[in-house]
Amino acid sequence: MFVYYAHREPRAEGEAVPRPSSPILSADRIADAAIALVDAGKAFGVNALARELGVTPSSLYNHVEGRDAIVELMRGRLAVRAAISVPDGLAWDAVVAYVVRSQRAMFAEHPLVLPLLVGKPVTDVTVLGYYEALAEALLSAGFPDDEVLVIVAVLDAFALGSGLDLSAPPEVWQAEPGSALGRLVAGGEPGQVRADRAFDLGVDLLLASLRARLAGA
Amino acid sequence: MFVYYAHREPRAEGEAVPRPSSPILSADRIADAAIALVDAGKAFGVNALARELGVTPSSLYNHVEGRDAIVELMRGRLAVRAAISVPDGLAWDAVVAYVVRSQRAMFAEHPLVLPLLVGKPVTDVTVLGYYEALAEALLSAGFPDDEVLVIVAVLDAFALGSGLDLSAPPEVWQAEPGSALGRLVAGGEPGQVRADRAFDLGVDLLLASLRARLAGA
DNA sequence: ACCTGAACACCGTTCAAGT
DNA sequence: ACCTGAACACCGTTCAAGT
Repeated sequence: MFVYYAHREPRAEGEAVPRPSSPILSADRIADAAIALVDAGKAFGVNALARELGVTPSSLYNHVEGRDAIVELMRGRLAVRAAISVPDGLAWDAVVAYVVRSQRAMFAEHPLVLPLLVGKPVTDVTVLGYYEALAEALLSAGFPDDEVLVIVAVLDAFALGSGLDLSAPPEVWQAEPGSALGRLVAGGEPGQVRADRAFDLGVDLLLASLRARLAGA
Repeated sequence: MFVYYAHREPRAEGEAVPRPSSPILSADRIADAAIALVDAGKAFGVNALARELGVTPSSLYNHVEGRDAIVELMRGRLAVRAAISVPDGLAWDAVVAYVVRSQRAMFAEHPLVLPLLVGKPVTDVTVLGYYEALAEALLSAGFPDDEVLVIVAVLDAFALGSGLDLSAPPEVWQAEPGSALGRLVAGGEPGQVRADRAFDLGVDLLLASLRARLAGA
């Protein structure tokens, strides 16, 4: 739906030079600044972003189709920066673990960005590549066609939910002292550590069952 | 942090009656209208909400402490309306399945509300009750103290991620025709059906592994 | 081509005034 | 006690003007 400018080509010798002599902005620079803004805990907004870039809000519209387009650019930049490439020769379950862990690591580095992305369609080609890698691994494992996509959805839901764990405040559950939950929260590890352990455990649990399912069929 | 007015007590006989003779608004009525607004696919906002209620935006501030407080009220109303009460005498894994399924059903009825809630602390007592029920079931099953909270976090992450699946557009993955993913998406069930199947499968996979883990220890 | 500055409709919030 | 209406600072977006 949204189309934004591609990167500028390096200017040819003697080509007419507009002002400013070299452009201040680009789609990538805007996306990177937006990520930095949100990472810093500030509220995302076109005006705040322009301020951060030392530029007028309307300038951004030369490079980007508005607020929503910037958010989609952020998703793309995160994916490109994470640059997940699955090593060759891994067994299917190792591939699944690798991709899911990489995705979660990407979220973990920018936890505050994640809430901006939820509920929007995924069109970014890099992100789709991750799902493709998962699908191919599961197909090679021998899962039937009509199950593969369902399993990908399970893994995706878990990775997303685990990532959102990190964008919540350190103690998500403000439990009452008298409750079992309250006792466990008080006696247990801090929320961040627990979130990490929960992610690892969840991956283990899911993979164990998937292996069993494959063996049983 | 935010404090909002409690429900009005029924007025005593002969008590002075202010205008309007019976109040138009209440915290619950505001929250319900907000949920209805978002369910209808319209963007959430104080002004839009006031318009829907046939009232001036500033009126809302007599009952509610602003935009964020309204969102937290929405979470509470969803939980109260869902009114999850776990039947007595269920085995621990049945309790877990029941609670997680109920949570997801709650999300499924109001998928567009969910993105508003993510990344904010959970203080609502009804919602905390669900986590409490999970924790108690896992403790009774014999899971060690330091694992229970981690398992609750796993289940929560999965339920949340699965709920968000539903707030995304029908086809989340805009995959290319040539890819394995594209072939599966084209040949498979629609996104909504797949999301349901994925949730069921995920619960099964997680519970199967948890049972095995308990037996193995 | 790229940025500025003025303008617009709209947002969330405050507060004095009305009943 | 509860709602209105005016006011404020701010938001996202458009567009003519400058270089």
